[in-house]
Amino acid sequence: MARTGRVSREQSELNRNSIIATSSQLFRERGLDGVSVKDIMAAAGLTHGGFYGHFNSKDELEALACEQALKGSYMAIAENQVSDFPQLVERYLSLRHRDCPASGCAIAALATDVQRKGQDKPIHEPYIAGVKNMTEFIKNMQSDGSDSTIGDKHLTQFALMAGALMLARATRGDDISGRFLAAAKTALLEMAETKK
Amino acid sequence: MARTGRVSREQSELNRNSIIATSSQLFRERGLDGVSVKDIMAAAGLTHGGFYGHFNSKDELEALACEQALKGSYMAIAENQVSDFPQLVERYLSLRHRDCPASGCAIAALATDVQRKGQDKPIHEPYIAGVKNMTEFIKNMQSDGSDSTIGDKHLTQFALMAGALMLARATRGDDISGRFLAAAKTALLEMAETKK
DNA sequence: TGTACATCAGTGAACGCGCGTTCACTGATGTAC
DNA sequence: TGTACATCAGTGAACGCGCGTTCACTGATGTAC
Repeated sequence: MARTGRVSREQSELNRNSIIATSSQLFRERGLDGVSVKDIMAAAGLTHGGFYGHFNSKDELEALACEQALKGSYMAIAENQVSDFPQLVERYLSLRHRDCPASGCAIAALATDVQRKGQDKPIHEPYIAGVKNMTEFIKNMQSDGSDSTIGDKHLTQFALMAGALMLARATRGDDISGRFLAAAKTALLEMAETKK
Repeated sequence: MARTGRVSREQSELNRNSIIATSSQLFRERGLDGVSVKDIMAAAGLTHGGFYGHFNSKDELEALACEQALKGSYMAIAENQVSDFPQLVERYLSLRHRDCPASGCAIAALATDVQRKGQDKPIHEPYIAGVKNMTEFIKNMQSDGSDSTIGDKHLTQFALMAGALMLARATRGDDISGRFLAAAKTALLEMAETKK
């Protein structure tokens, strides 16, 4: 305990990445203001004083953590195993996703936090980019390659997915929570079959 | 300034109601944790010390304020001028509603806050009751009186309304914000025409 | 390759500040006669 | 109706606490020769 002294550049970069990765989970679970710098650093195995050697402010980390959480989501969708829209819907509206916001969609988890932050705060930019990227993914999964613009259908689908997830989370403990997920799932799969 | 001395029972009840009413707006605008007891009391024209003469804790006020915000929403829908579903959709997904959460739907405004509070916190009960009530309203506005249970259709409609509103709020400042509102509006009106 | 020293990643105390909550106090309201 | 006094709504200082951020310090890492 109480280890002191410089740390290798390599280790320092690992620490930085670890701070971003763990904070991105904590932020999604407890909200931007629900996690302190001390919490974040402790989760990464460090003490709070070193924080400002890595970042200019908590605001800056929030933006980086949001960006990484979203990047992680794309990659999970693009690479792993989610290959078609029904599967995305199934996962997005699963009980697991409802119960584990820490590893889930940052757009749904942070929507209200981002809304309440000033529009000048750095998190806004990566958040909006993430929303567009997510909608793009939803489009691509259903597209036959011909139409290349994001349409009302895709925006509606994403709004329904996010809305059902957020309401299910807020009403957890009551029957209606699971019903939101199930109802939206059915509606989305029907919607996907309809052309345009 | 610095007025002291007892206040009439009548005035005291007016003060209590004023605290609940103004806090219900502040909570929707800035979040449960974004408003302090001092802020709330100042908005009601009082000083913070008197708070605990009216309420046992901030948690208790949060529940009362949530309850009143929801009750206000029902009444606005039921009495005022919102008589059919298309009109509800038009208002719910308006730019005005997006830009003024303080006077808007408490379910959308507080969803994430309620989710993150412990499930034992008093706000959960009125919140869930409000969600059911809102879904019931959505059902009644489209019902011909024959079916009396809340169905997947109504849960889906509400999830889409709330989701589009929350995403539009989080992305304000970008074109996509208004597009969420417009896309969901169109989809909801189409959905309403479809039977069952 | 070895030595001397500068660098700087991380530590932990400290900063001013605002939080939810408590409490002794004030003095107009409410009540008893 | 008028007087004497108890009640208690609201005030503002104070409580312990945690926040984001700063900074003097430590000592292993990185570098120059």
